[in-house]
Amino acid sequence: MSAQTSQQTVKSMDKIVALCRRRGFLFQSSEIYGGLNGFWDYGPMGVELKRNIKQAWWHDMVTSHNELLTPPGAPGPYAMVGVDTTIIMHPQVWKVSGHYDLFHDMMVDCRETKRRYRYDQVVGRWVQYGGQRIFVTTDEEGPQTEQDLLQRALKFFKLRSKNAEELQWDGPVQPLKCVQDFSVVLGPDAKSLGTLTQPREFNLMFKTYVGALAGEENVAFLRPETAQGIFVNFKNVLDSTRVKIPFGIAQIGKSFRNEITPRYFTFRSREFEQMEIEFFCHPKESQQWYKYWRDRRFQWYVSLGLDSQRLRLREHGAEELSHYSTGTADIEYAFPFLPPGKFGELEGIAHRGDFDLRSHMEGKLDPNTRPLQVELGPDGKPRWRGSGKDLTYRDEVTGERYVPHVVEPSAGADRAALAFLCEAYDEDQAPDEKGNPQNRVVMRFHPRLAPIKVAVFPLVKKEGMVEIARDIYGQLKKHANVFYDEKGAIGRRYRRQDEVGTPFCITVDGQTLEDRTVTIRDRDTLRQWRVKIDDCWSEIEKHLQPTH
RNA sequence: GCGGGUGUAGCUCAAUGGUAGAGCGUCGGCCUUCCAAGCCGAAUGUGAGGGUUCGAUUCCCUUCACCCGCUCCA
Repeated sequence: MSAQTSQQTVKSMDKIVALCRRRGFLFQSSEIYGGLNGFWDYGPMGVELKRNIKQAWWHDMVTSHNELLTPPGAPGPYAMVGVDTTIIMHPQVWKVSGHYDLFHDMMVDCRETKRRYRYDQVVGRWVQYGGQRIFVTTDEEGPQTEQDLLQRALKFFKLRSKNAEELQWDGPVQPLKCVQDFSVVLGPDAKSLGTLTQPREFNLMFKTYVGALAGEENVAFLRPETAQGIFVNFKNVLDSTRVKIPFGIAQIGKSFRNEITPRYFTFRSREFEQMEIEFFCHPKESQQWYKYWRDRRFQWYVSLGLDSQRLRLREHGAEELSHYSTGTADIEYAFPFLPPGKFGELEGIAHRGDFDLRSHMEGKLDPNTRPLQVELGPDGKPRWRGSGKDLTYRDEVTGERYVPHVVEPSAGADRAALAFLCEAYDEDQAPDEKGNPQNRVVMRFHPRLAPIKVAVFPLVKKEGMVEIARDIYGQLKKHANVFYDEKGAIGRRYRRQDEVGTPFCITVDGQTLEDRTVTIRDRDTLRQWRVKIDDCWSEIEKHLQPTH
């Protein structure tokens, strides 16, 4: 007896979402009150899946790492430690990191074109023709700006290019901020005047208040990333653990972003969990470490079963990189909810140079400067002051002192869970008791990730099978998440386990009563084999080991 | 935030301005020696709020959520 694996199962997101709900993987947050956009709860199966993902990550990246050896592909040996830092941090952290400025964008919407623009990126120029004076705008940058303004002004006044000199320009190109009256503003893509809304603040960081009194001086933010908790503890870790560069600090924790458009199931949630490593190394070695982590992280997903054509590693192009980054790669998955050919980010591995540690020393750096310089405010002082603490590293052997460079593998735990759910979903044909093929829904999780590792059944409820099965269940409970079921037909019990991805089912049958052996049934192949009751766990356990 | 679509039981779907049904699933019982079988029984509902009406799941308004397209995505 074997299952016909269908390679061409259509991964329908609707079916996956329905299964997640039906079997207790994921629910909408606050569902009985109508749900809350961008927030999701993990059910009894989902919490096990996600915990297994986080556990596998922590085990594979941190606790099982041997700092005495050079792992394959690494430039040398290195140490790994972890931290668990607070969600609410000193507000200055986010000002210095750049999140505060970036996340407090003022935006303007165009009522005509339904487009949205960064208030500070819209520029324009006063122009007059035929007694009408308007402020024509564009969001084109650089040399395109003047050209675009001219084209748009000509078009608005219905003039030909050769009549360009009839336009009376008034003053230089200036930001939209300089204009009070929006009724004479021509939006960057609009055909008529006055279609832009007044600028509105977008709070991409969740704001809260520390202390019982709510006032501006008590404002704090829920972290939009876990990374800063690591950077601000860099010196603490150095001073308390005797780690030496190169080393990494890992952290798993919740982060919060007030996404404008949460969408695609849990893919873009407002509350989500990150698994981040900040890896500190010598500037001269940082490129090698970047390549090591990029490849290592990709292999991690592969080792847990995300090995289909849907997974890819994509190196960012030069134009896509932050000014301070010398390399960034995304690990991406072709989620079923995305259009064909589109991929969604699971993890980004970024070479961040010395940007973060220097920022927390000197103050917010201007990412558009090269080499990086502290961003100055109107008063000529740093826009946001750093901690002033010395975050340089001194090599005690060579005596060299430097700001370490950072390689940052930043993974989304919820996105990983979603990818593993999508990857695992499969439909195939399995025979019923009369031998006729029946459709079967099966979650082909890697055994390390499966919420339930093994289910135990008595074949029928008689002749002592129940007692033996219950005893096996109790024994296995010591080792893993096990499920027991004695109700109804055996086939139905198998199918239920298939739907939550339980890789193995142990069944006590008539022969067990004679020779103390049971059958183990494999989820994917439907193959069954007999083992002694006492060997059950070792038989299962060997499938739960990391494969790399 | 804008535009379009959707919203009836856990799921798939029916029905009606006048007591909301079915199949599957779930639960209980019987039966059952390996893949959703059979028999008996049971529970569960119109996303939320308001309006019109003697009476609204149905008509109207608002809202919420989900899906698609824009926008956004450090």
